[in-house]
Parts: sequence; C-alpha cells; structure tokens
Amino acid sequence: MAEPSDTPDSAPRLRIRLSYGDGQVMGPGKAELMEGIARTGSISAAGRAMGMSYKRAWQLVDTMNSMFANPLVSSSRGGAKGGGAHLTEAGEEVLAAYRALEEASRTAGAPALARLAALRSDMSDGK
Amino acid sequence: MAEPSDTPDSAPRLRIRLSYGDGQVMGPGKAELMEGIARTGSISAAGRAMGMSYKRAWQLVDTMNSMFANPLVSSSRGGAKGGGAHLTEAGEEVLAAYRALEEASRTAGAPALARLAALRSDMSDGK
DNA sequence: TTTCGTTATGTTTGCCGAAATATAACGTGG
DNA sequence: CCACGTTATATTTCGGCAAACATAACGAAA
Repeated sequence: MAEPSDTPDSAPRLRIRLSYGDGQVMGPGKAELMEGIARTGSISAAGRAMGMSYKRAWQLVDTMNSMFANPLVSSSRGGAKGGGAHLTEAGEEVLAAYRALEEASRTAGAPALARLAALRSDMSDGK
Repeated sequence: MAEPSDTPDSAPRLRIRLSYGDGQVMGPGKAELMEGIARTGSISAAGRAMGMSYKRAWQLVDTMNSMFANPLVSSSRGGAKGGGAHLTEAGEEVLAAYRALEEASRTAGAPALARLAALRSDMSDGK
C-alpha cells in the first residue's frame, strides 16, 4: 500500500539547461518565451506576459535565432498592427524537443527525485 | 579556470537544477563541491580545486546543510591538520541521487538531444 | 500624411551577488 | 604554550548584468 498522502512538500521545479560553448544556452526561460510568442504573435506581448521588458525578450529571441542553423522566431515590423512575430518550423521543433527532454527527464528521474524528497523531509526509516 | 573543456558540438553540457522554494537550489556546483570534499577531506581544498574562495565554498556547504533534514557535510576545526570535513551518510545519498538523476535524464533525453543537435548543425534537408 | 503598435538598437543607471579583506576560534602536536 | 591550517563569520569593495530610459524605422490603414 502506498503512502496515503504524498508529501505536500512542494515538488521541486526541475530546471534543465543545455549550454553549448560560449554563452549559448537553451533553458526554461527561452522555452516559455517561445510559447508566449506562439500564443500571442508578438515578442513584446510575450515578454509582458512574463513580466520582462521588450528589450530583454528581444535579446533572448536574438540569441536563440543565432544559436541554431535557422532562426526560431520570425518577425516583421510595421503594418496594420505594428508588426508581429511567430515561431518558424525550426522554432516549433526546438520547442517540442526541449519539452520532450524535460518530460523524459522528469519521468526517468522520478526515482531519484523521490529519494531526494525523502532526504529533505525527515528520514527516519532506513534506506 | 575551472571551466571543463568545452563540450564538442554534438554533446552540450546538460545542467540540471532542482529548485525548492526560497533560495534553496541543488545543482551541478554543489554536487561537484561535495565530490571535492569527499576526495580531499577539506572544504577549502575542495573550493580551491574549483577555483572558488573558501568563503563561497563554505556558503554553499552551509546552504546544502540547511536544505535537507540532516547535514550533508560534517566539519571539524582545529586539530593536527587544522580541521577537515567529510560527507555524511545523507550527503553521500544526496550526491548519489543527484548523479543518478543526471544520468537518467541524459539517457532518457538522448533522442531529444539528438534532435536538437540536428537543428543546430545545418540541416538543409528541404521539407 | 498622420497615427499606431510593434520591431529594433543604443546609452545610461542601478543594484545585487561575488570577491576581497579582515578577524576569530579551534585543537592537536611539537 | 605556541604554531599551524582549517573552519567560521563579519564587513567592505567591486564588476557585470539587468533594468530603465531614449530613439528610430517600419508599413498598413484611416
């Protein structure tokens, strides 16, 4: 029989960053930003939704675009609504792969995470 | 210059951090420091090996010790060799669990990582 | 041609975390 | 008891990164 109550000890957030050489890093922030862009069709709106300045959001986009073979975000300025941005096919693929990596890690790492959770809350039972 | 040799393009460094509430974070830095302590029997020596000040190393140890039910590092001062430190049983368990988490993620995430690698190097396969 | 919201980019300011610096306690062995 | 190397901790200094501020270009529609 399993534990009647799973530890309310807020599950830790598992953050995965992959760093290539230089300052090229893909992590949770860029992934969330990409989702925001896909949802809103705008870099600034996506940034606002995350509570970051447009400049910062744009910088992240710029970095992302330069660290893959093809740009992940395509943008245009001017026009009826001022402009906009959307994920390229490469962008959608990168986002999907990153989310898949997260999910696979969370699943495969579940036992290890459980052991760590046990070590956080008092462990009175042996190993 | 504790920078490990930059990983080849096909193998980015996979960094996993688990953040519990507050500022409590377990990541690659603390794990490496724990290994250094286990190896050298000293906080300061472990810190030196990583190119960090004793103070910073001690701060990390202090944080680690306070974020689990039991301290991960036990230390003593004075004595023949001035003092020393070693991993507690809890420390060894945490370290092992963290390494297991890393390994499981790397293995389970291999397909996703491969997809990302393909998107980094130019793939001019039309679609 | 004016308006509007966005993309795009430069410059300055400010702040926080890390480093540097200083000091104390400790305890075994010579 | 003194020296040594370490743990332990407070205070100050400093650099880098992010926020804040500023400005320009753009293009469709009114």
